[in-house]
Amino acid sequence: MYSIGQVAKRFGLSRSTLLYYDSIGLLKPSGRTPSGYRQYSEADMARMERIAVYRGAGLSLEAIRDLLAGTEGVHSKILNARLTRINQEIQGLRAQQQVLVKLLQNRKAFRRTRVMTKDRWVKLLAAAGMDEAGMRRWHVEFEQSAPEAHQDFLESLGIPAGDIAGIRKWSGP
Amino acid sequence: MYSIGQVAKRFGLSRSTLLYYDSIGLLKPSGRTPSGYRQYSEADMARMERIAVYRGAGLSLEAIRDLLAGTEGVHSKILNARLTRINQEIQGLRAQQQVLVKLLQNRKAFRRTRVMTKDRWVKLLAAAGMDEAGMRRWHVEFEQSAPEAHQDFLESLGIPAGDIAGIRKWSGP
DNA sequence: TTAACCCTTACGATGCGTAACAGTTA
DNA sequence: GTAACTGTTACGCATCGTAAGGGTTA
Repeated sequence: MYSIGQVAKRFGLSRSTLLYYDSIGLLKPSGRTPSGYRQYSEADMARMERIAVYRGAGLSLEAIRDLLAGTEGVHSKILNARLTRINQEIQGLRAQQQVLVKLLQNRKAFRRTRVMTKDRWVKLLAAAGMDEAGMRRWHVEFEQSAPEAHQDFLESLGIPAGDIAGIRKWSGP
Repeated sequence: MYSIGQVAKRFGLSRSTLLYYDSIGLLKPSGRTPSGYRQYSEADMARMERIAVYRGAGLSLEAIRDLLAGTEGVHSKILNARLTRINQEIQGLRAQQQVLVKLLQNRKAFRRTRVMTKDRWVKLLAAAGMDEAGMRRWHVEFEQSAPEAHQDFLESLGIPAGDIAGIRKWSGP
């Protein structure tokens, strides 16, 4: 049996986090001492362990509750939904990057920029000795083996949606 | 002069958003009709325009208020801080992706995964005809021309921090 | 009269952090 | 007795969405 402080320490959480988990029914200690202190059993610790992992994947507490209660089928459904959501969020953040880069018409900081563009990318590949034909083969292979990742990658370079569609079509067999 | 509904429509916002902006002093309509209806002037619209752009960069309303009030110096400082933050957020999301991919040891969905890994990336380049030496030149050029973007890219492939340091050192002149 | 506006005020949602005040344990 | 722990309750945070209940305009 563990006290709330011990659990908090073990998982690197604060006491109030555990109080909150208790209050919403996500993790209720299986016992109390005569004086009312929360007592967490080994089973509670195991549950907390899973909660920590899922939080590390950015899942909401509600989703975690479903996962801990749900059957097999629900499992991968929820996790895949989160993956989809993450991709959307990353795309949103990249769009924000582009906005900021435009606002900061700060050419001198160009080299320091973390933002990759199509031109810079093409230059890199060219510098490495890749020619037109090679780039074509690269796109074709990318499209074949991982079409969605290909889409993501092109978006990350800030290429407009219409152009992306063109490139992907051109990458067909 | 524009009513709150007209402003909302023009910027694709809800009425309550404008009410909120008014309540926190971010965008106060410069007039009211005798019956108390808010009246937004052209100047208000211009201010709203800037707010919309900054929101598109993901800036907090507080940061936007500083930007609209601040001097030149503050400007790029705030925007750069946001860029830094975006990079952190993206890295966090990528870490979550990796966690999810591990949870979903779902090999059959491998090809459909949007998550790129080092192995798959190397295969792509190889398929495009790039050899060892080319890849070396590519890394060197990447490191030279955009060191931070290089770091980001390697992180996006889920390569451990230690290995990244090694690769970047190896990419030196 | 009716529809489509507008007003103010307040509560909800997310995931806790931070008191405030009091009892318990070592 | 004192320090370190624990309890409960409630408010705060960011950014609005969603009523609720009622005037205004065309």
